[in-house]
Amino acid sequence: MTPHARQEVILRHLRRAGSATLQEIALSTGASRRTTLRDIGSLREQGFLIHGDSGRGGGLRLDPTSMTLTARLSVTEVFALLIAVASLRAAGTLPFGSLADTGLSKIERALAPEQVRDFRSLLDCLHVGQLSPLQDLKSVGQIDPDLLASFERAFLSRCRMRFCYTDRRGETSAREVEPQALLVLPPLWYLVAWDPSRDGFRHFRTDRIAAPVAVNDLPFRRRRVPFEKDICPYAELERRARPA
Amino acid sequence: MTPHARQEVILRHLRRAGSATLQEIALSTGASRRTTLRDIGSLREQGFLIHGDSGRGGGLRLDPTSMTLTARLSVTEVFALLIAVASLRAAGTLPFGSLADTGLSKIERALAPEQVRDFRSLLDCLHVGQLSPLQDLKSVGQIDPDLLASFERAFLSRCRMRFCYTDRRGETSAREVEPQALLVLPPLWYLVAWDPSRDGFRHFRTDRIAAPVAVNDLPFRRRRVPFEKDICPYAELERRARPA
DNA sequence: AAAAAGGTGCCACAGTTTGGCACTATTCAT
DNA sequence: ATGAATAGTGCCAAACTGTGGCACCTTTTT
Repeated sequence: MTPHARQEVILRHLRRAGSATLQEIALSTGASRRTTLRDIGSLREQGFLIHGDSGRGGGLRLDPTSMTLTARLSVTEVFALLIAVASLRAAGTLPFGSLADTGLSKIERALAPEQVRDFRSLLDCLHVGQLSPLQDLKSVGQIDPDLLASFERAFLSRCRMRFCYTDRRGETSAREVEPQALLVLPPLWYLVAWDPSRDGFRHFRTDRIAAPVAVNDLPFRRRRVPFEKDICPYAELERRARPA
Repeated sequence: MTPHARQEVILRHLRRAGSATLQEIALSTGASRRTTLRDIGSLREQGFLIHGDSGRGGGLRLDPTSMTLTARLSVTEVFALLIAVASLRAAGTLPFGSLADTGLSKIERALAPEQVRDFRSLLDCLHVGQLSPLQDLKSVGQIDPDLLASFERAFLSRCRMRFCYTDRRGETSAREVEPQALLVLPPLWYLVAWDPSRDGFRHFRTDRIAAPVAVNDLPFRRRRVPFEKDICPYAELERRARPA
């Protein structure tokens, strides 16, 4: 058994049992007393608060705040969770306040330094509005399952995104744009992108996007996205829905 | 540099560059060609899809679906994220469908077998309703930041929970109950618990709970929580708010 | 055919982990 | 007081593992 696996076993054992003696733990990992003690030391160095009680009836206890799970999530999944939390916070329907914040900052703390930059820029490109459920929007389609992943890849590596778009009038065209932001106005999501062929910003309703792919060729620069009402064609909708 | 750290560097490098030759990667980690190749092998064993192209102009590519971040989250944070995702799914305001599902199953896949049981039972005890924002509920307070952690500890280790509760009439009393479920009716959360001193189920509005702690002494058995309207005093509210 | 790339097997050396031992400090029961 | 049970430390030799170099194979492009 590798040291890392052994340490996971120790954490699980401590979490489950609440308190355990060194002997018990050593038995559960199959390692010697000495090695177990070294493992405990290593875990403490990693920031786990493990309290030791000497003497008869003593043992080791894992501080409740140190009980963690290690999750390996794809970037897209973290992104999706991020949107979930941000939406809830924006909607204000759940008393999430501090919870959501600790969640985000903890995720950030768990990432490698290089990943934090990506995380931040994804967070920055995400705009969540407060559109309540609208009665006059019956025809909300399914979002292409590849959309988030494509957007995130294109956005992070600053390469163009290509897809088929069906506009309001039902006309379909092939687009190749520079993705700049994601606008969430529940229940609709919009991709905000610079369209080079039209030399201007465009909003694309994500449920009208088909077959999105990130194109690796052409790197582009980020632009300041104007979120003024005259740029966002749906700001009016949002204003209408918001309780004055 | 430890093997694990080196492998992280390799993943970052591949994720960033899209494609890289063995030489480039070896240079970035400082290890030899042979060791790098061994690291790649190890990553593949861990489930990362790394594609290799022989020949001139070839190189190694990390499959986009394998781009992961490792996050170490406390159980409570995973629980909070879980509630966030479940709420969104229940509300149906976001076209989250498949996304939310993959998110949950991926979290589950990332957990150790023993942890999956806890994850499942937390998922099972979570009931999310569809209460829309109510105009007549102005006085929603803040939820005690320790509440989720205390509930989760008490629920998982089947021990009682103690707190101060201020009821509808403003009267405060000390309670000691067996937590059975968490009922989320946005924007309100309710703790559903068996109250031994009253020999029945009680619903506690979480924003009226103060100083929650898990009491380690008395283990109890889980009960089937009746979610019929005559048990839940707020079902009426929910019915009223739901669009008929 | 040659060059450039990934991939495998082998081996000796270097470095790390491991278990045992002796030891100290603390706590509790008798 | 004494002894037993517990956490914790220092040290060392043996066992194990990771590492880098080498020769060699396969595939692809020029």
